[in-house]
Amino acid sequence: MSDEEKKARLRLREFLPYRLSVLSNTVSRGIANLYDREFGLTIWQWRVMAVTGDTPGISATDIGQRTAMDKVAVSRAVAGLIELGYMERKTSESDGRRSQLFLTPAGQDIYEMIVPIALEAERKLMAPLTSEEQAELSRLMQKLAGSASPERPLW
Amino acid sequence: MSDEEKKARLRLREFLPYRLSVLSNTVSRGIANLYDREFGLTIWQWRVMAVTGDTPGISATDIGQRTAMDKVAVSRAVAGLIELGYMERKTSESDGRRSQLFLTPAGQDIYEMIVPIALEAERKLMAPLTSEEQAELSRLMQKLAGSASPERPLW
DNA sequence: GTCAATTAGTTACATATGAAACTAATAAAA
DNA sequence: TTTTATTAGTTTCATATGTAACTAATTGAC
Repeated sequence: MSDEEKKARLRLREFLPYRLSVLSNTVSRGIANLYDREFGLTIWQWRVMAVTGDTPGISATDIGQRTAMDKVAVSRAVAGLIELGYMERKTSESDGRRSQLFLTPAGQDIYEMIVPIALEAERKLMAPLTSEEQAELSRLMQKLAGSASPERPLW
Repeated sequence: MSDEEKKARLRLREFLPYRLSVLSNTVSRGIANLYDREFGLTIWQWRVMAVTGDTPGISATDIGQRTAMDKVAVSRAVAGLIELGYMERKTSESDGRRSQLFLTPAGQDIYEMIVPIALEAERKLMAPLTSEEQAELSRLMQKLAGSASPERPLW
């Protein structure tokens, strides 16, 4: 076989990082539109609300870890949510640097409205997969996530 | 069961759109670092090179369709690549609006250097999956992509 | 042919994002 | 203690990105 024939080809449409990016962007864009249209929230604001609704009193740093957001993004999302009246901040008594974040009653209402809408969107997205396929996808993504973790970069 | 008990919960870490986004960002960031570090290219420049290397003479609009990039992003990536001396543009004889894009010899060299590196990165990413799992993942992503296509938005 | 409508691609502008510098508070070292 | 280093969070600045407006060429209607 000549060198010429051995040249590897890269078909973008079959290249996993590309496919992952396109799929993720399509899904994220759809969801972002939904949150923005219905509630005037960005994806990051919603993520912050989601974990705060789930874990009242959480700090900004911990939100960052739970949402894969950097601290600047968290800071901005929190500022926006306070501005909107959906969140309030107290300062930790034991540590004056640390914030303790809570949803306001208005924020709690929004939270409770979004959760079922978000779950329904996920359901529709997954609808073409059987429940076995859904479980398998989840498992495979888990494996990939381990393989691609930023702490142990592969390249 | 009371209404209180029926409240749905949303665990971000298990929410598919979120997991997809985190996984895709992790992978994309790793690959972007690789291209930038080794060749001084952005992901978008590399995508444009990839399809131009595969389809010499392609137009900017067609690149956009093949790479899921909007025309502004393609325009900027092409401008950067021309600046770097990796790409050249001719104007179509039959249609004066249309460009015909080609890799220069220098661009061709870079292209041939990147392709195996990119494929190797993909291989490492997928290494923890058996080949059956890889095929299954591909199939499931295909299904999801159909479900989430922007032409037929679900939400 | 002439004029309106469409298409390819670029430019301008406004917003989003991330890295680094910064402030304030706490912890650790001396 | 005081002083040095670390941590939580915000602000600043430079760059990236998307939308909309724009230019130039082509097509279609008449």
